[in-house]
Amino acid sequence: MNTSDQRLVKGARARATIARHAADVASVEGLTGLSLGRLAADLGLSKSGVATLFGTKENLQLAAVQSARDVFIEHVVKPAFAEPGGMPRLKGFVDNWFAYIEEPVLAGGCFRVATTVEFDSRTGPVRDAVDADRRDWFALLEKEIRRAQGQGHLETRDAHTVAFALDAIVAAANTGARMGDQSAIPTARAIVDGLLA
Amino acid sequence: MNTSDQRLVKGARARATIARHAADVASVEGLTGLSLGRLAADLGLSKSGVATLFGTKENLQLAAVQSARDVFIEHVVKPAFAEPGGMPRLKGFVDNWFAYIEEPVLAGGCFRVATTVEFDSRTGPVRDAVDADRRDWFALLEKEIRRAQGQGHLETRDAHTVAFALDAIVAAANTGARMGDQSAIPTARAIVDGLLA
DNA sequence: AAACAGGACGAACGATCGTGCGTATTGTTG
DNA sequence: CAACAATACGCACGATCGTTCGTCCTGTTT
Repeated sequence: MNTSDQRLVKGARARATIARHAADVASVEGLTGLSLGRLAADLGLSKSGVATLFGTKENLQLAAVQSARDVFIEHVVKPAFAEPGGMPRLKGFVDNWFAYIEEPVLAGGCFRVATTVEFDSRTGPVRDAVDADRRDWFALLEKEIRRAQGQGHLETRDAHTVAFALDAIVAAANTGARMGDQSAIPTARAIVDGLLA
Repeated sequence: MNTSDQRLVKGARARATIARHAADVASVEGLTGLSLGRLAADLGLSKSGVATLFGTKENLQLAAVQSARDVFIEHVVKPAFAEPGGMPRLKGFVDNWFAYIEEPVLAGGCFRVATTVEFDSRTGPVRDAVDADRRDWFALLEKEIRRAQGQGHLETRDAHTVAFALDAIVAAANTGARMGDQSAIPTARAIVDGLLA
């Protein structure tokens, strides 16, 4: 590895560190609540240094969305690919998702729930990025649901409907739990178990 | 009615007008996105005039929560009380709620969905007010679910679980529809019909 | 060795924010 | 009539925001 790579990596790693922290902050304060100064202070950097790396606040928001997406894939999606496709992997998604909500990796819980609701009435690139992430997640869910149907499960139900219901219940579990409802996650687990039975 | 009442009414009506517009704005931009200057400009008032009526931004946020709550009661809860208690009234809630989401009264759709997610990781009086509104709504739902159970419906299910599922599905319908998913509301309707059958 | 590019910084900008002060207005109450 | 409380306003404040500019440092390329 030559020193050129090290320098490039240094910049890229600074970006990744900031974006990751931005995802953390945004999961609590929202993507709109992000500020360059706050992030710089948290990480011991200068405001203009952060601004140099991302150019605009919008770029920082987009980087936060991407970083949170990576975290979700790492903790929820990837481990489930150890399971065979279809119902086992689908249950892996759900189990990992519940774990991701119960022991939050990001300070504010599920980033997608927070930012989707925050941007569902807006326009622009950030909303589009949030929307794309949401679509990808639904597509992933529906794909495994259809595989499960090919294996003889859930045959009476429409795949999109099952995905919609799963997403709705887990999202509500995230919000309910964060609002202090101790029964939210067990209740949601029971409902999801019934859905997948 | 004497002139004293008129004056008092005038102040109260100004508050109500501002709070109602604040609920409208907050349904899109969030309660944190509210600003005294923005509201004043929208309504042709001075920023300090608005500040005088509410004192602090936090009071304005609390007034917005209360106003949005009133709107929800007016459009969703009250009309359903024309139906007899139990299953008919429960279905009234759901039908009115779907209508409230499909043809939004507030610009950003369901205020409770937006603000609950926005404040679910925070502390303070605004979060407490949002939480109280959420609890009240769940209590209202569960009360009619239990009545319906007394009438022979939904007997195999826990009342809290049914309320949780109903809230989750309709909330997801609100978010999905606002994200451009045309199938969100029909899909949610089908799921809810299945839940209440 | 010289020219270059990217990272990081301090400083400053215009804008907007919430808030407080002083004041004029208005209708009520002593 | 005088004292009063509630609006409503203009104005200014300190703070924070995103963004831009100039500069220094460092490692790469010619």
